[in-house]
Amino acid sequence: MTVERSVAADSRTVPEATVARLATYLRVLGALSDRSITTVSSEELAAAAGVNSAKLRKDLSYLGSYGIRGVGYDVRTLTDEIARILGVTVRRAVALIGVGNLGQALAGYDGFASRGFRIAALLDASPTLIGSTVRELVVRDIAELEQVVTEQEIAIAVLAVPASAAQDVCDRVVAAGVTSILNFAPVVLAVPAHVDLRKVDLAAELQILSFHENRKSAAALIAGGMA
Amino acid sequence: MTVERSVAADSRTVPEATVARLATYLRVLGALSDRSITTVSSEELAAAAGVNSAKLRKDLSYLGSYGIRGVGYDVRTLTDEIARILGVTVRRAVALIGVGNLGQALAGYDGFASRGFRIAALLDASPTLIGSTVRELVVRDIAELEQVVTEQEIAIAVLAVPASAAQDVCDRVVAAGVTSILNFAPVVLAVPAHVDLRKVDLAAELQILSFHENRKSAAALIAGGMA
DNA sequence: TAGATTGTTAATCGATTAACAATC
DNA sequence: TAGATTGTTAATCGATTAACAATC
Repeated sequence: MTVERSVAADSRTVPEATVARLATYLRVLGALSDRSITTVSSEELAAAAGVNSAKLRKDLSYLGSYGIRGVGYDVRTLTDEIARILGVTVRRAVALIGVGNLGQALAGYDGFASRGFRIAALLDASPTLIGSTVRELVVRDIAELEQVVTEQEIAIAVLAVPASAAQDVCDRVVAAGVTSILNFAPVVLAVPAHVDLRKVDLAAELQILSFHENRKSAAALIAGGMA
Repeated sequence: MTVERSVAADSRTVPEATVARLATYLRVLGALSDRSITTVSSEELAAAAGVNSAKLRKDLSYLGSYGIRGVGYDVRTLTDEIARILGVTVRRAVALIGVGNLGQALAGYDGFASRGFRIAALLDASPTLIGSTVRELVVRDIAELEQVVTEQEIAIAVLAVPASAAQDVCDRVVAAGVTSILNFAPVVLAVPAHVDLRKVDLAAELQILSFHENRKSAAALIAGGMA
């Protein structure tokens, strides 16, 4: 019963929108710690994270009561708590699949290591790449996927493969036992319900900005026409 | 009055959540077109885009009435309409600032070109990089930013600079007249209200997946404990 | 105690979804 | 006309926010 209650309070009840912001709070708390700041109010932390302080307090309330009324939050305590709930107290092993243009950049991205992850394996299907060394890791054959996942205890895979190969690679990754996938290929992937899938669609990000550019120029036209 | 009404119907009233999905619909429609499919129902298009068909129809209804009852949507018509509303009928010039690890990968990303964007300039502060050629573009000095923005009519900037430099670079980009920014640096940037800012936080994406991994292992523990 | 700040309540807002009348 | 599918309504759900009692 104790276990059940703690799990419910810890993670089952944290809204998705809150989870997404916890990562930002953790990063900002790290920056405060670097500046030797040990205590922070919700107002200050919210400002640094670019959110409303009511939202910040609501978000933190899902984790429990870690603040001190009249004082604020202890940076260290809150950092530990958020890291624990995000599961980044253990360094997680990540497999990066697709070692092309984008894949090589991701392999060398320092932010993964500093924020709780270890790129434990690089895989590709290209004979040209297999066996070569990228960022001190030997690129392995995608055919060895299942073995690599088991050996390295991989729970998260990052897909940086061409769109045409993505669903096939995704199926193989799922079959190998991976339950979380971050997809950079611009395709809608189908995964079983027990697998978590997130995507980063770079061109879509620009298209969303483009929409707002359009809106801004239309507004300017009207303002100009009316002047 | 005509202009005012058309703008209101076109873009002012499209919800943010819808805008973000329009980019996906556009991509899926392109794939259908490649397969010579000329008509598609909301049910089919929704399935291909990974959303509920009611949501798809609601999203499209913000653009106007482009479907035919009893038949579906004409792929070409819908493609043109979404492209128009996203402002990608004109190819937009993008400046990429920061030509390091990630920046070089983004400079070579084909998906930008194929989905309405042209990387028109690469800029960096490093003397080692300035003057060198990356992807057939000469890397220019960030000091020349304002000139480049004017010459190339840049409306969108992509920031792939180190976290420590991001706010400074952002301020300069805004001062040069850029009104849309896509930020890859893991920092919260402050921009004036007239500037649109989106961010891609790669490590945060993994941390969100990590949270769910945690939840899954906790659930497995309970199931195991109760078995 | 007085001042400050949290954690929570409740109202509001925006997004999702099922259901179905309109209509091709 | 009969069948199919859109566009819209209305109910529901989840997220945001202001306000403030609780409490350090």
